[in-house]
Amino acid sequence: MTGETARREAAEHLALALVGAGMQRMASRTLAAFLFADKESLTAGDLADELGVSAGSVSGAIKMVAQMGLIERSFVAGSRREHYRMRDNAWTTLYSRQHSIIDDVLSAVERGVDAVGPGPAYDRLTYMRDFYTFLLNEVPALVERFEQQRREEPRP
Amino acid sequence: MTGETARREAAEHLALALVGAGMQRMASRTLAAFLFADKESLTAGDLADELGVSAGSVSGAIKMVAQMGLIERSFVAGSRREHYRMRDNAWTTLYSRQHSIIDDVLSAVERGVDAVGPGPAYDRLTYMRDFYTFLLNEVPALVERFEQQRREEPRP
DNA sequence: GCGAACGTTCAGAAATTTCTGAAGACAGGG
DNA sequence: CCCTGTCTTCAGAAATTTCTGAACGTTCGC
Repeated sequence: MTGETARREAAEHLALALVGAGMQRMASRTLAAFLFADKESLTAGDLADELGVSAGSVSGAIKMVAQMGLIERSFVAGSRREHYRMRDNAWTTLYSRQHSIIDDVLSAVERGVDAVGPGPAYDRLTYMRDFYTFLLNEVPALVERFEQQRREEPRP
Repeated sequence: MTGETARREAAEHLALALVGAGMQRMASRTLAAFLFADKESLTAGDLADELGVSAGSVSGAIKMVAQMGLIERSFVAGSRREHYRMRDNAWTTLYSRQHSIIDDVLSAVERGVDAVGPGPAYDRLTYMRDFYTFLLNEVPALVERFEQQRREEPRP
């Protein structure tokens, strides 16, 4: 039985997993609400009801997930309220955030390589630099590979 | 000129980048201290001096990074103190933590797929499941590829 | 055994993050 | 215009995380 309660619990559970992955609590709950919603779009009011939080919290959370490129405005005829919907590429977008994180770490490492003379630290730093350089190339390639694969075998 | 100050600043900067990547502050600073140290191993006392924090903080941080598999005990002849050193595979280990995070998210998604009936939510969830299943396979393969590449071309 | 050096634990202080709710901005209808 | 419904902002409350420091173990030299 796929009841409403089970659906909400599953949504909260997923939100927690996203928190574990580094997302902020409210943003995670919001994203999960979009994911589990049986409509194409939600309004801020829908979210406040669904999550049981204040309008202020919803406003902040929407701003965050919109900024991350995971949801977008959706114009619905005959409604004055702002509707939002999950973007199709939300998950690959979320994963691609890795890329900028890796980039930040790599910059810091390169600065470190410049700051130390030869010795054990230099060796460790260059090793680390090699690995993060590798990742910086491979992470976008990974996402590209998924998208291509999905294009080839549409829907089973 | 690769002075001591530049080295410490670079270490703190890298620690911040690691915090951005989701690591805890003290664990990040500790790992950076190991990375930048011009010795093979450090003691808790060395770390407390280097980082300017209490012994208690160091103890907790060492426990964390050791638990993550990034450093290990190193037995040094003629020293009563506990020495620790960075493991060679620290960076691939750190990156591989992704794997268990992805696994957690995927479990939550699968639970969601079971909890909802056919509809938009079901479609979104199965899409997400496909992507995270893909990642779960590919992330370890990526690390493996790096290690193999490194074995083939030892050191330029 | 006793003392000294080192490390760990943990209760609480301090800092930080997160959420709320009230005030206000904005758009459209009447 | 003013009113209503909707959304945003922001100061402060609440919750959470992080760090400290003092008390307690442990180990080794003597």
